[in-house]
Amino acid sequence: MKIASWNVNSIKVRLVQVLQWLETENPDVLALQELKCESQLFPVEAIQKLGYTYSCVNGQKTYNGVAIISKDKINHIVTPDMDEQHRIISAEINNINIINVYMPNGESTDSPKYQYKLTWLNYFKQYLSEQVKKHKKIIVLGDFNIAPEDQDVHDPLLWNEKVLCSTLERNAFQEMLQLGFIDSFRLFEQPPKSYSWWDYRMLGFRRNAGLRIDHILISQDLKNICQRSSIDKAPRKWERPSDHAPVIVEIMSKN
DNA sequence: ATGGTAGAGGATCTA
Repeated sequence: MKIASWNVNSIKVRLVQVLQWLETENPDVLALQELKCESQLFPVEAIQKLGYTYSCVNGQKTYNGVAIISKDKINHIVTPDMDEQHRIISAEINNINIINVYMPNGESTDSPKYQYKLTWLNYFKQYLSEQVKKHKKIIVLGDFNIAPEDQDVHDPLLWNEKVLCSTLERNAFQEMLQLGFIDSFRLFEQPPKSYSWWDYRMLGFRRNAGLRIDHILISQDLKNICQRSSIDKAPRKWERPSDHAPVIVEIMSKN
Protein backbone atom coordinates (compact mmCIF):
# COMPACT_ATOMS: atom_id res chain seq x y z
CA MET A 1 0.00 0.00 0.00
CA LYS A 2 1.52 3.25 -1.21
CA ILE A 3 0.49 6.37 0.71
CA ALA A 4 1.57 9.91 -0.13
CA SER A 5 1.19 13.47 1.08
CA TRP A 6 1.45 16.70 -0.89
CA ASN A 7 0.93 20.35 -0.03
CA VAL A 8 -0.33 21.56 -3.40
CA ASN A 9 -0.77 25.29 -2.61
CA SER A 10 -4.12 25.63 -4.42
CA ILE A 11 -5.75 22.51 -5.92
CA LYS A 12 -7.30 24.68 -8.62
CA VAL A 13 -3.89 25.74 -9.96
CA ARG A 14 -2.18 22.41 -9.25
CA LEU A 15 -4.80 19.97 -10.57
CA VAL A 16 -2.80 19.35 -13.75
CA GLN A 17 0.31 18.45 -11.73
CA VAL A 18 -1.64 16.29 -9.29
CA LEU A 19 -3.23 14.29 -12.12
CA GLN A 20 0.15 13.93 -13.84
CA TRP A 21 1.76 12.76 -10.62
CA LEU A 22 -1.03 10.27 -9.83
CA GLU A 23 -0.62 8.76 -13.30
CA THR A 24 3.13 8.24 -12.91
CA GLU A 25 3.39 7.34 -9.20
CA ASN A 26 0.05 5.58 -8.81
CA PRO A 27 -0.27 5.78 -5.00
CA ASP A 28 -3.21 4.04 -3.30
CA VAL A 29 -3.86 7.06 -1.10
CA LEU A 30 -2.94 10.73 -1.48
CA ALA A 31 -3.37 13.29 1.31
CA LEU A 32 -3.53 16.88 0.08
CA GLN A 33 -3.00 20.12 1.97
CA GLU A 34 -3.56 23.81 1.24
CA LEU A 35 -6.42 23.27 -1.16
CA LYS A 36 -7.45 26.91 -0.85
CA CYS A 37 -10.93 26.03 -2.05
CA GLU A 38 -14.30 25.22 -0.61
CA SER A 39 -15.20 21.53 -0.29
CA GLN A 40 -17.85 21.60 -3.03
CA LEU A 41 -15.30 23.02 -5.52
CA PHE A 42 -12.81 20.16 -5.04
CA PRO A 43 -12.30 18.54 -8.48
CA VAL A 44 -13.65 15.07 -7.60
CA GLU A 45 -14.60 14.02 -11.13
CA ALA A 46 -11.16 14.51 -12.70
CA ILE A 47 -9.57 12.55 -9.86
CA GLN A 48 -12.18 9.78 -10.01
CA LYS A 49 -11.36 9.22 -13.67
CA LEU A 50 -7.90 8.04 -12.60
CA GLY A 51 -9.37 5.35 -10.34
CA TYR A 52 -9.55 7.32 -7.12
CA THR A 53 -13.15 6.40 -6.44
CA TYR A 54 -13.20 7.63 -2.86
CA SER A 55 -12.45 11.06 -1.51
CA CYS A 56 -13.17 13.22 1.50
CA VAL A 57 -12.62 16.95 1.72
CA ASN A 58 -12.39 19.52 4.50
CA GLY A 59 -12.07 22.72 2.50
CA GLN A 60 -12.60 26.40 3.09
CA LYS A 61 -12.43 29.59 1.09
CA THR A 62 -9.01 31.22 0.41
CA TYR A 63 -6.85 29.44 3.02
CA ASN A 64 -6.02 25.99 4.38
CA GLY A 65 -8.14 23.01 3.33
CA VAL A 66 -7.24 19.30 3.32
CA ALA A 67 -8.44 16.21 1.46
CA ILE A 68 -7.79 12.49 1.15
CA ILE A 69 -8.27 10.61 -2.12
CA SER A 70 -8.16 6.83 -2.27
CA LYS A 71 -8.58 3.83 -4.54
CA ASP A 72 -9.92 1.81 -1.63
CA LYS A 73 -12.95 2.56 0.47
CA ILE A 74 -12.74 5.40 2.96
CA ASN A 75 -14.52 4.91 6.29
CA HIS A 76 -15.13 6.95 9.45
CA ILE A 77 -14.38 10.41 8.10
CA VAL A 78 -13.87 13.07 10.78
CA THR A 79 -12.76 16.70 10.69
CA PRO A 80 -11.68 17.46 14.28
CA ASP A 81 -10.56 21.06 13.77
CA MET A 82 -9.73 23.26 16.77
CA ASP A 83 -11.62 26.24 15.30
CA GLU A 84 -12.80 27.67 11.97
CA GLN A 85 -9.43 26.93 10.31
CA HIS A 86 -9.88 23.69 8.35
CA ARG A 87 -6.59 21.86 8.84
CA ILE A 88 -7.39 18.25 9.73
CA ILE A 89 -9.20 15.38 8.05
CA SER A 90 -9.00 11.81 9.27
CA ALA A 91 -10.36 8.58 7.83
CA GLU A 92 -9.88 4.83 8.00
CA ILE A 93 -8.64 3.06 4.87
CA ASN A 94 -7.77 -0.68 4.83
CA ASN A 95 -7.90 -0.76 8.62
CA ILE A 96 -5.33 2.04 8.95
CA ASN A 97 -6.28 5.34 10.51
CA ILE A 98 -5.02 8.13 8.28
CA ILE A 99 -4.76 11.58 9.87
CA ASN A 100 -4.05 14.30 7.31
CA VAL A 101 -2.87 17.63 8.73
CA TYR A 102 -1.90 21.09 7.59
CA MET A 103 -0.27 22.61 10.65
CA PRO A 104 -0.09 26.40 11.09
CA ASN A 105 2.99 28.14 9.69
CA GLY A 106 3.52 30.62 12.51
CA GLU A 107 5.01 33.41 10.36
CA SER A 108 7.83 34.27 12.82
CA THR A 109 8.49 33.57 16.49
CA ASP A 110 7.48 37.12 17.50
CA SER A 111 4.17 36.93 15.65
CA PRO A 112 0.76 36.24 17.24
CA LYS A 113 0.51 33.52 14.60
CA TYR A 114 3.38 31.72 16.35
CA GLN A 115 1.41 31.68 19.61
CA TYR A 116 -1.55 30.36 17.64
CA LYS A 117 0.68 27.64 16.22
CA LEU A 118 1.84 26.56 19.69
CA THR A 119 -1.76 26.45 20.93
CA TRP A 120 -2.75 24.49 17.85
CA LEU A 121 0.15 22.02 18.33
CA ASN A 122 -0.98 21.46 21.91
CA TYR A 123 -4.51 20.81 20.75
CA PHE A 124 -3.32 18.36 18.10
CA LYS A 125 -1.06 16.47 20.53
CA GLN A 126 -4.10 16.03 22.77
CA TYR A 127 -6.09 14.73 19.79
CA LEU A 128 -3.32 12.26 18.91
CA SER A 129 -3.07 11.03 22.51
CA GLU A 130 -6.77 10.12 22.31
CA GLN A 131 -6.31 8.39 18.95
CA VAL A 132 -3.45 6.14 20.10
CA LYS A 133 -5.75 4.76 22.81
CA LYS A 134 -8.36 3.86 20.19
CA HIS A 135 -6.30 2.61 17.25
CA LYS A 136 -3.16 0.54 16.70
CA LYS A 137 -2.42 1.31 13.07
CA ILE A 138 -2.18 5.06 12.59
CA ILE A 139 -0.48 7.23 9.98
CA VAL A 140 -0.17 10.96 10.65
CA LEU A 141 0.93 12.77 7.52
CA GLY A 142 0.95 16.22 6.00
CA ASP A 143 2.59 19.60 6.16
CA PHE A 144 3.82 19.86 9.76
CA ASN A 145 5.56 23.21 9.21
CA ILE A 146 8.31 21.91 11.53
CA ALA A 147 11.84 20.86 10.55
CA PRO A 148 12.56 18.32 13.31
CA GLU A 149 16.37 18.45 13.32
CA ASP A 150 19.26 20.49 11.91
CA GLN A 151 19.82 17.78 9.29
CA ASP A 152 16.41 18.78 7.90
CA VAL A 153 17.56 22.37 7.33
CA HIS A 154 19.77 23.60 4.48
CA ASP A 155 21.38 26.27 6.67
CA PRO A 156 20.93 25.50 10.39
CA LEU A 157 22.78 28.66 11.48
CA LEU A 158 20.58 30.93 9.37
CA TRP A 159 17.46 29.13 10.64
CA ASN A 160 18.58 28.84 14.26
CA GLU A 161 15.49 29.43 16.48
CA LYS A 162 13.58 30.78 13.50
CA VAL A 163 9.99 29.75 12.91
CA LEU A 164 9.71 26.14 11.59
CA CYS A 165 12.94 25.33 13.49
CA SER A 166 12.46 26.76 16.98
CA THR A 167 12.97 24.66 20.10
CA LEU A 168 9.32 24.90 21.14
CA GLU A 169 8.14 23.61 17.75
CA ARG A 170 10.73 20.85 17.71
CA ASN A 171 9.78 19.85 21.25
CA ALA A 172 6.14 19.61 20.14
CA PHE A 173 7.23 17.33 17.28
CA GLN A 174 9.20 15.08 19.66
CA GLU A 175 6.23 14.96 22.03
CA MET A 176 4.09 13.72 19.15
CA LEU A 177 6.64 10.97 18.44
CA GLN A 178 6.67 10.04 22.12
CA LEU A 179 2.98 9.21 21.90
CA GLY A 180 4.10 6.19 19.86
CA PHE A 181 5.04 7.37 16.39
CA ILE A 182 8.09 7.06 14.16
CA ASP A 183 9.27 9.49 11.49
CA SER A 184 9.11 6.99 8.62
CA PHE A 185 11.64 8.96 6.55
CA ARG A 186 14.41 8.25 9.10
CA LEU A 187 13.76 4.50 9.13
CA PHE A 188 15.75 4.31 5.91
CA GLU A 189 19.00 5.62 4.56
CA GLN A 190 18.32 8.90 2.75
CA PRO A 191 20.25 11.19 0.43
CA PRO A 192 21.95 14.01 2.35
CA LYS A 193 20.24 17.41 2.16
CA SER A 194 16.79 15.92 1.65
CA TYR A 195 14.07 18.56 1.89
CA SER A 196 10.37 18.76 1.08
CA TRP A 197 9.82 22.52 0.79
CA TRP A 198 11.74 25.30 -0.96
CA ASP A 199 10.76 28.96 -0.84
CA TYR A 200 9.59 30.34 -4.18
CA ARG A 201 11.78 33.36 -3.49
CA MET A 202 15.52 33.77 -3.90
CA LEU A 203 15.91 30.72 -6.16
CA GLY A 204 15.24 28.42 -3.23
CA PHE A 205 14.89 25.23 -5.22
CA ARG A 206 17.81 25.85 -7.57
CA ARG A 207 20.07 26.42 -4.54
CA ASN A 208 18.44 23.47 -2.69
CA ALA A 209 17.76 26.00 0.08
CA GLY A 210 15.02 23.89 1.58
CA LEU A 211 13.57 22.44 4.74
CA ARG A 212 12.05 19.03 5.45
CA ILE A 213 8.70 20.04 6.96
CA ASP A 214 6.36 17.49 5.34
CA HIS A 215 6.26 14.22 7.25
CA ILE A 216 4.72 10.78 7.43
CA LEU A 217 4.59 9.45 10.98
CA ILE A 218 3.65 5.80 11.50
CA SER A 219 2.55 4.11 14.71
CA GLN A 220 4.85 1.43 16.22
CA ASP A 221 2.60 -1.35 14.89
CA LEU A 222 3.39 -0.33 11.31
CA LYS A 223 7.16 -0.12 11.75
CA ASN A 224 7.98 -3.68 10.72
CA ILE A 225 5.78 -3.56 7.64
CA CYS A 226 7.07 -0.18 6.44
CA GLN A 227 9.00 -0.82 3.21
CA ARG A 228 10.08 2.56 1.96
CA SER A 229 9.84 6.29 2.64
CA SER A 230 10.96 9.00 0.24
CA ILE A 231 10.56 12.51 -1.09
CA ASP A 232 9.81 12.95 -4.80
CA LYS A 233 11.55 16.14 -5.89
CA ALA A 234 10.51 15.71 -9.54
CA PRO A 235 7.26 17.72 -9.49
CA ARG A 236 9.10 20.69 -7.96
CA LYS A 237 10.96 20.98 -11.28
CA TRP A 238 7.77 21.05 -13.33
CA GLU A 239 6.11 24.10 -14.84
CA ARG A 240 4.27 26.21 -12.23
CA PRO A 241 5.07 23.92 -9.29
CA SER A 242 3.88 23.83 -5.71
CA ASP A 243 6.56 24.99 -3.28
CA HIS A 244 6.30 21.54 -1.63
CA ALA A 245 7.29 18.12 -2.96
CA PRO A 246 5.22 14.97 -2.40
CA VAL A 247 6.37 12.58 0.35
CA ILE A 248 5.70 8.85 0.04
CA VAL A 249 5.56 5.78 2.26
CA GLU A 250 5.01 2.12 1.37
CA ILE A 251 3.36 -0.25 3.82
CA MET A 252 3.27 -4.02 3.26
CA SER A 253 -0.15 -5.68 2.90
CA LYS A 254 -3.62 -4.26 2.68
CA ASN A 255 -4.94 -5.41 6.08
C1' DA B 1 16.35 47.13 7.55
C1' DT B 2 13.41 43.98 4.68
C1' DG B 3 13.50 42.03 -0.07
C1' DG B 4 12.48 38.15 -2.98
C1' DT B 5 7.63 34.82 -5.37
C1' DA B 6 3.14 32.70 -5.48
C1' DG B 7 -2.02 32.22 -4.68
C1' DA B 8 -6.53 34.23 -3.55
C1' DG B 9 -9.26 37.96 -4.59
C1' DG B 10 -9.67 42.20 -5.94
C1' DA B 11 -6.49 45.66 -1.03
C1' DT B 12 -4.05 43.07 1.45
C1' DC B 13 -3.31 38.57 3.80
C1' DT B 14 -0.84 34.30 4.09
C1' DA B 15 2.97 31.46 3.30
